[in-house]
Amino acid sequence: MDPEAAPPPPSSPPLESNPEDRVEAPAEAGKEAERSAEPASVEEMNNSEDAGDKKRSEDGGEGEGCRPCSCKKSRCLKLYCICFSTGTYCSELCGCQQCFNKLTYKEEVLSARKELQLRNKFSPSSKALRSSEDETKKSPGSALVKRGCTCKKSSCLKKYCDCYQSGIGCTIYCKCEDCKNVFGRKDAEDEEDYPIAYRSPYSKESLFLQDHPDDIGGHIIAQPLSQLQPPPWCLKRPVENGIMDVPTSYADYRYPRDKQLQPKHEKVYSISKCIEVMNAMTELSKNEKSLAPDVFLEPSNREIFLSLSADIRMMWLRRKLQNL
DNA sequence: GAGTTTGAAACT
DNA sequence: CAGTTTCAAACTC
Repeated sequence: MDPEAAPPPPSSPPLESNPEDRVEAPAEAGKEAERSAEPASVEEMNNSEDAGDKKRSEDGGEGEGCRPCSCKKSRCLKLYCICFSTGTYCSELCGCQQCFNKLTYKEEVLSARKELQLRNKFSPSSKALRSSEDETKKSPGSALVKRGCTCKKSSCLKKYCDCYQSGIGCTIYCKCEDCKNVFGRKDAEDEEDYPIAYRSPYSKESLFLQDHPDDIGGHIIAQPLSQLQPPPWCLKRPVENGIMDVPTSYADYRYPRDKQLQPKHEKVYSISKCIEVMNAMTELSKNEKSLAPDVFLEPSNREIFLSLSADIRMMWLRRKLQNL
């Protein structure tokens, strides 16, 4: 097929039917023109059919804040595509191929979205949440929790697990096996509407931005699912007036925006590693263990903690806990 | 950077 | 609805 030729209509996409027919990144030619014409947000895309014509806002548009996709086969019209699943168009930062999730193909995008809506799988700002759209509107956290994960091999200890990645414990809605989610595991006898959300060390920062009257000792909170907050690793950069633009959607923290900016330090001296080491410290009380993640929020603390010898580590951590 | 693993989405 | 395949991200080396 002529790479310059118009791509086949993606609304009836035989995605894999004929790989030879694949068009080579039709998006490339139109990228430049689209850069100034894509919508700013999910809301724009969903609230108005013409919203896609609006210019992307400076602080929230994909390409700047959104994590780019790198789809090769889905044409960015399936929920496999991060951008599409979050209700945004792909940007020039995306490394996708055969991309149809662009303003140029607005009709195709709308068609794909409608298809998914008919199947009740497309809810803007969500990642194909199986729960109802109302639920998602009510609370992305709620939707996430009620969807649950179905991890089998990752023990809910890796980012493959939505719950883990979102910094929350697994719930009764999860169908995971061998769950070792460090943020907690909700037992079946808990109240359905108030599963305990174990505050992730990652999520603490975002929670700092708000008041939490239900806070229990500052570490474990039982709160309505509607109040669950995404962790801060997906926080957008501070806007000009200094107010953080807190992500409001499940998708925002399912696909953290600033992950690529995390220094290598974050991996070497990760919070999860600290918690792993801490859990092996039998001398620590449960209360101390519940407080310790707060200490690990500080990167330098994590490095010190993991670098210290075992005996000194205990002394150091207890001193830090006292200073909290 | 390439290859593998993983879980979700899509398909049958 | 269950099983299988496809997909893209996460992870490992």
